[in-house]
Amino acid sequence: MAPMSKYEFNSIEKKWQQYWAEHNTFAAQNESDKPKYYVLDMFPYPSGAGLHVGHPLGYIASDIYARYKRHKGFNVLHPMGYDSFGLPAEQYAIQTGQHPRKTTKENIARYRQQLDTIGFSFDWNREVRTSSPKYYRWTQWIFMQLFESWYDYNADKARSIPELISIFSSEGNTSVNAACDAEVSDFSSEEWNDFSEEKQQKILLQYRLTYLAETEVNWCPALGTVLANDEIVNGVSERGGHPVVRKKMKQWSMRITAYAQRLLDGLDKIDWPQPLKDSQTNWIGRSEGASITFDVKDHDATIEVFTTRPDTIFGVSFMTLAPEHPLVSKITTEAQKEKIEAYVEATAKRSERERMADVKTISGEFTGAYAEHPFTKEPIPIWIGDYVLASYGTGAVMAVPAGDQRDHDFARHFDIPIPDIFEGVDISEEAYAEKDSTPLMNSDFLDGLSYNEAVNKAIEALEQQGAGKGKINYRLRDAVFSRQRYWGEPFPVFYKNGLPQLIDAKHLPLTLPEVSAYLPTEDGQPPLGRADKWAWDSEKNEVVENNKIDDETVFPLELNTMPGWAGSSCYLFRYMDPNNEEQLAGEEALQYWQNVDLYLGGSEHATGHLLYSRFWTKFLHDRGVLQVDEPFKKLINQGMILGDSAFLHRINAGYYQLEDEVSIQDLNDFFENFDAVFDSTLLGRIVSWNLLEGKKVEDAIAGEKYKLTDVFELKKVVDFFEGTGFDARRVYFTTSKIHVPVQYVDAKNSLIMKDFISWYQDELINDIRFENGNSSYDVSREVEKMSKSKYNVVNPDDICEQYGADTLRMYEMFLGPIEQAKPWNTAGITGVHSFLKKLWKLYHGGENGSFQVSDDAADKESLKTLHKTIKKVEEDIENFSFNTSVSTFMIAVNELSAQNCNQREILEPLAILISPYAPHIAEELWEKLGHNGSISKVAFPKFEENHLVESSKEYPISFNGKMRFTMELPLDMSKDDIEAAVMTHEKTEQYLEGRTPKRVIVVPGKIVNIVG
RNA sequence: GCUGAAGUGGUGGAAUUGGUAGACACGUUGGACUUAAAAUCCAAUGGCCAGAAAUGGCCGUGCGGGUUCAAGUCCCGCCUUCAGUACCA
Repeated sequence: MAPMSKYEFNSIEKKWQQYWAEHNTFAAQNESDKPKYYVLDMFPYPSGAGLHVGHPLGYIASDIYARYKRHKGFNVLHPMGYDSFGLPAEQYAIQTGQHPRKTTKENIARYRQQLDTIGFSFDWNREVRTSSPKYYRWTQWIFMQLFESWYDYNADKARSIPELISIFSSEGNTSVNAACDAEVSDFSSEEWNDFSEEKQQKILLQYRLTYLAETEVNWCPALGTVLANDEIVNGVSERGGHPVVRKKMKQWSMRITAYAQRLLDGLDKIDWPQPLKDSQTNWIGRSEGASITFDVKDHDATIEVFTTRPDTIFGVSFMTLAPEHPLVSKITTEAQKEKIEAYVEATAKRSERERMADVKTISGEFTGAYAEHPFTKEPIPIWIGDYVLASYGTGAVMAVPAGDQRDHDFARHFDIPIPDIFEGVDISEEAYAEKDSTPLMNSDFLDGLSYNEAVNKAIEALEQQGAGKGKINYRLRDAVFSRQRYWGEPFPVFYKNGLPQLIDAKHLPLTLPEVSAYLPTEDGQPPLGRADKWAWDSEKNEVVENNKIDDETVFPLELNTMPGWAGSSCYLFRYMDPNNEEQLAGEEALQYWQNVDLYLGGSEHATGHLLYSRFWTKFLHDRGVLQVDEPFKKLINQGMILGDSAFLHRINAGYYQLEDEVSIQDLNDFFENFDAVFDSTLLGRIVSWNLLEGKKVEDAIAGEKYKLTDVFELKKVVDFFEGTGFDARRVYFTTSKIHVPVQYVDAKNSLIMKDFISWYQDELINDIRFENGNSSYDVSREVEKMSKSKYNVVNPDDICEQYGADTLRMYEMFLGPIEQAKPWNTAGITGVHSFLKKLWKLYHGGENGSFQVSDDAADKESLKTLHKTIKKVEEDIENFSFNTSVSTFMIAVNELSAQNCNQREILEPLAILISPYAPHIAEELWEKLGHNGSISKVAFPKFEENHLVESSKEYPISFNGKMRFTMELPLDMSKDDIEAAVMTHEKTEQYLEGRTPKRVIVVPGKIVNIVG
């Protein structure tokens, strides 16, 4: 008797994962006759929480595509690595004193094991880790290239600093059209050559593509570091949600603004989702207009403004400067001084968030000074107001109350005249916004002209007067590149006389020093200030102890480290040649792999990583390192997988009110009476989480102020659940919601929850003296982001254990379109799992389910099913419509089962078709079919049209557009014959009810519609 | 406010150029097998109405219009949800 053969997915999957590892099945070659294809996933940050089912979604999709491309005869590069520098590891280090290197290594090991379980076809020989010195020496090297470059607008590319020096020494800087600091002054070649070395270096720093400058930065006091614009969400830090303030600091910046136009233009050449392109376009924020210079009366000063409406120049009735504008203190008159200073101070105190929150309030002060209108020479009062942003344009605006709503509101509020400049428009209530056709009036030489003509004429006139010129302005800011943190790439920079110097590239990597603690020093230096061995000996070219600094040969090293996006900006190129000791990647490797053909990742990186990466790629292209000038040809955003959360809602609850803002002392007093404090925002989560982890509440909230709106006693809740089998640690509380893991809200636990609710009402509410004790409760579900702190995480390991990786892979694809956000619902997984069992059965039709395939010729029906499936699956993969190909497989297996198909002619190609999706079962079946070697190397089945050719079609017959019945008719039947056949059908008569049809529409092969 | 995406059964979602709306799956209901359960298999399943049944009718893709022989799909005007962005001169 043949042995019983069940679908033992666990042992099958282990067997093939081992086989792939041993045989190096997915190693990509840098030379091949085959065409190349590069499939890349955004590499993960290896967090301590491990992967949840949302993370692999994109990896599965890209893996299917990579495997498909291999079947299609491509040499596929499909690598994986880790973005392993970052904040969480460092914060964990601060708490526990463990070296971030250690926790990072552990987390990576856990990630690797989880990834292996899912059966990805990654080429692990090429793994990169951004925190490894082997890797970050190239991050440092790119930084050095940026330092050694400047941007030439005339050539529209980056060039080397030595070239710039030679221009300076032969022509000075007047002919140079470069991206540089605004305050660079003109000099001749003679002057340049006479400058001291120090002065020359200072000037060069104003031109370098990465430069050190005093800039206003987003400072996050809680994190003790600066943040980039894209690391701030709604005015608070993306990580941790801490407040952010503006602060002036000396920082490294990247001159990404030099590339603004090319970053914009490049979007046309790449195949990215339109929403993503749009957000980059908005982020870069190009606007066309003019820059106009106004003389300040009685001062040797000018105010430069940027405007998109130079045509409204005769409507200017005042000017507004940002309170931070450098001219404010110079031009303010004695009489206005007090008021202005008070206003400037008040503005400085307000955080960016507060300023944002209260856009409606109009405020400002008159400086007492006047500017001169470039044409009428009339005096224009100069105001300051916080609606003008120092960080955009020139930090000053010419105010045209007739044409701009904010200027209009400001003018009305402060009773400033509103010159009427649009013909036939009443601007007494609101500013007039329509710009295209309305002619101007009271505008001297612009009278009667409409927008387009007037703009050009105004710019022309301004240029003649030397008072302005046409200008394109960008919203994009230079990117701050310094972080006051430990766990990041050190800068290969030391300071000589306060000026930055690069260490020689051949001494890279400059490795991260050991420090005694991962916190800033007492005098506010970044953590690297704690390192004892952190000075550069420029003669020996090595790192030496700080106490050897002599300012002659031994110098202090930079204490900042690079931001998170440094390591991720060019990692795609390192995968091409990850072990190269001489270069970022060898020329042949770069030549062969070019750039990424398909990139998968989340849309949250739209304006961060994806912009910086494009910037660095264009830069390295300019400097001849790369041939390509875009990193990612095609990009797909995978949607987030959301978690299903269950809540207990308290209805009609009263509040136990504390003061709005409380200090740590208040809280400590409070804790004497209560074990825990919760509110509806951050605090509830931080506190409950830390408390459950056994940490003190004070530690969790040290240094912060929170609004408290609700209070109750956690310990009693925990006590209640003790002995019920219900894990109370998994219940999570906020003001109005009690968050319960989904698996507990079922019939078995509803009784416990019911008890809990009534107990909670009786005990706790009375205890805590809610103002209104008559509360009731309700259980509901909500879909929200999957996160450890929300108790709605589903772990892929559990799914693999219970159903297998193939089921997980197919189910994640089956959930819906890859780009769409969708909730995870484990309930539906059984459908996919039983599909795989049915597939297995198809090959095991022998006695007791033993393996059995026949070598007989397949019948027509089975061939039709097979080729229909080949066609559809191929189209689906090409269109990234993975969800529909899963149903196609289901249909195929259902049909083949019904046909009792067991022919090799069908079952072999079927196994190949399915192998990108369910590689383990496919390998096993392939082996059972008698093949040696991995199925992943086999050619994709060829679609043959002739198996699908039909001789007849079941025509839907419609009357006035409504489908009434169908008729089987030959496909080669002529239009007239079809009409005749339909008209003689007995049912036709019935539906016509004796009327004569007005018209009969026959679309051969599609439909018949009778209009009556 | 601006920009973008999306609204289809109880649920996730199909419908590639306008041509049989609801594929495939979950769930639910009924049945088979079983002492029972699990597993497996079979059947039904958008709503309403008529009929014992076969079957037939009406309504139906966020709302209101329009184009067309024919609209989930195209056009115009709204509503809602989600995401990004925000005093950008």
